[in-house]
Amino acid sequence: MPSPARLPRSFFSRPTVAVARELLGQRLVRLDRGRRLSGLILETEAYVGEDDLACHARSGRTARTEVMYGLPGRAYVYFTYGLHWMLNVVAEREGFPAAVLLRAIQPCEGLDTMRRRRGQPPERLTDGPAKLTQALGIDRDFNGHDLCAEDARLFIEMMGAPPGSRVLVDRRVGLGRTPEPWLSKPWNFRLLHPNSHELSE
DNA sequence: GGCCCGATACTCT
DNA sequence: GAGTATCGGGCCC
Repeated sequence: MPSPARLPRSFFSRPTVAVARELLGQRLVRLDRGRRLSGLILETEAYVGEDDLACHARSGRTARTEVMYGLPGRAYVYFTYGLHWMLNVVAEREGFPAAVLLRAIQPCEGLDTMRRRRGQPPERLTDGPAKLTQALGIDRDFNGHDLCAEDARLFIEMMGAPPGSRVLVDRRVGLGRTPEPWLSKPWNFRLLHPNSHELSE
């Protein structure tokens, strides 16, 4: 059985909000010593340019934000709260800083490895942005990693959303004291399965 | 189920 | 020196 096509760079070199929306249902794959760890992308968030006061690039080009100004389709991995790594994929054209934060996936392959790293029941393995990086073993080493490279250890496979699934659009999470209108931009996207019993919000 | 809080270190002011 | 795109444990319903 041939594996699905990987998302090409042209997918990422488009408006960030469209990229975030269309990443839902695609499969994030991490090659870990020859083994596949993967999951369907369930939640994403768009961070768009220097004007977006929730985006790290709000204070311009720095050592940290440099990757966001670079080639689309590369990973922007940053450290926060003194403990956690966050995985983003760079979007838009080179020179325009933008990225999509991956906030949740549904574990698909490599459950045993993920459980060993996380020590949690399956439904808790990857349902948060720092949980999924922990489960997949993603840290600073992946900052700048090219998801579109031939020999990528991290990439996204084209799946197409499951039939009957719906997309929930909401404001972004955890922005604290970010001023309007950025605080309320509807740039968080969640995939709801046909038979999911999601009741929150 | 929910709320509160502490951990922890990196980035920019 | 302050703030942070979070998590998990402890506590109280």
